[in-house]
Amino acid sequence: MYSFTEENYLKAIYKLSDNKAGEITTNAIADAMQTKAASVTDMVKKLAEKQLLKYEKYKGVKLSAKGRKVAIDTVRKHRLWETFLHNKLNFKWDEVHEIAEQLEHIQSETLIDKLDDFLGYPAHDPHGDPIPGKNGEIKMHDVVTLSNLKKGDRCVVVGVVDHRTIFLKHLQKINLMPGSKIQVSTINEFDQSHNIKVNRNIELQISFDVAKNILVKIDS
Amino acid sequence: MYSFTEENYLKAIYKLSDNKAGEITTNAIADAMQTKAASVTDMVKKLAEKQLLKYEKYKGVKLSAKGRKVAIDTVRKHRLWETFLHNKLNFKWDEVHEIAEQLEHIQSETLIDKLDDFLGYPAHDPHGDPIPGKNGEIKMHDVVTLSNLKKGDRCVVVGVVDHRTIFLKHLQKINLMPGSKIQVSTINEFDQSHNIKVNRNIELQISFDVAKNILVKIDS
DNA sequence: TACAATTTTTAGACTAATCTAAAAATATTT
DNA sequence: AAATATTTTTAGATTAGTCTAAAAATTGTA
Repeated sequence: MYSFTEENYLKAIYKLSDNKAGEITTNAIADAMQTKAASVTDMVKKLAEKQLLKYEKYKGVKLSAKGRKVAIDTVRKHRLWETFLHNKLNFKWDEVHEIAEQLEHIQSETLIDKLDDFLGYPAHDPHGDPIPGKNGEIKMHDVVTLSNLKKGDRCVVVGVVDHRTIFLKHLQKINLMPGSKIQVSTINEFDQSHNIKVNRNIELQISFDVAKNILVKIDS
Repeated sequence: MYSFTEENYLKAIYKLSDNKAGEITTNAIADAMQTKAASVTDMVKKLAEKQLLKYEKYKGVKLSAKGRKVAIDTVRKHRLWETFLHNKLNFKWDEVHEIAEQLEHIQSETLIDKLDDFLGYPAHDPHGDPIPGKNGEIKMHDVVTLSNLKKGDRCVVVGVVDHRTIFLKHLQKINLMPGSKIQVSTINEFDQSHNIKVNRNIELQISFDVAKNILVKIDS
């Protein structure tokens, strides 16, 4: 239906729309896609012709309902495949992204439905990101970053803000990942570093930079 | 490493080499790839430059060891994915081919190794075709077509000669597939149709055309 | 062996996606 | 508001893969 490249552009634009409101600029897209502005202009014209987005010269773009659906479907496929790679094939959570970037473009609705069923209709991928449903609905769970908690608070890790491999590998190293239960022991005033207790037994000190990038659900 | 298209050409040439000895002609490749002879000439030149095959103008092509390895790896990936789709996602055996045609081009050696492990190192795909090993070795099991048996012989279905959907669907309909145990009851002299007993209880009559296209292992 | 038929290759053109370099529009600064 | 800087678009070229139509080579046949 849509090419590999078209799906990738739509996904990138969708992710940019999520952060900022309003129109998405050509340069922002070029940056996200690791390509040149001229290439973006060309592709954006093509996508506008196919009614996947609204484009006005020098004014940026905005996804149409149709374009957003394609983007969300691509995200759904990506996150289901990541879950498969992690839960069934035992890939570490920092290894799944690149392969899922390829798998997300496989064309078959039945395949994705059956994969979803095989995985037991998971709500979140290995990074804690929500997996959109078949109809495009996304259940955001209500989360805060670990850096928002106060001394004594209990929580469970559900995801990350920074998705870069270097950060994921770091969490892997200190054994902190989705599902880990945390209690904040102390917050050091000097550098805002946190002393935390993981899974009721391991004491750990993490920098403010790390705390800011961990998403948690407050244990109630 | 190699493009989608390059892998498909190498696989097609490999399959043609399997049947006939000697050089593979341009038209035969065009036919197998559903494309034009001119396109084949172009691609074959490119593959020859990359040392994936030997090409002499007007003389046809022959895979190099390197080219054959790429082709066999592609076949291995195809058949492992078919097995996954059939065994884990419950696709019927006539539905797996098209999706596997896409999945076979996903680039990741680790992925295939882990998939192989997840599936329990299967020796054959859902159609009974052997799955090449990591090093390219193919264990042919020693089979004959059902039409070669004599009255009273017992055997187990292990595969098919004709891989077209129309044939696979027919076998599905009469409930005859890999693993089915067969005993030949009668061979009708008039049209060579076979009366067989399946799994020790179901009596079935199949045409010579069907018997010729079923691969079996003799029960000893 | 020469003519015809078939196969294969070449030449030139097309599409999708990309790029560089230059031009045009918009935004910022003084 | 004019000058400068930045962003975006256009123009023209490139690459991978494909095509049609014509030319060249090979094969088959009389």
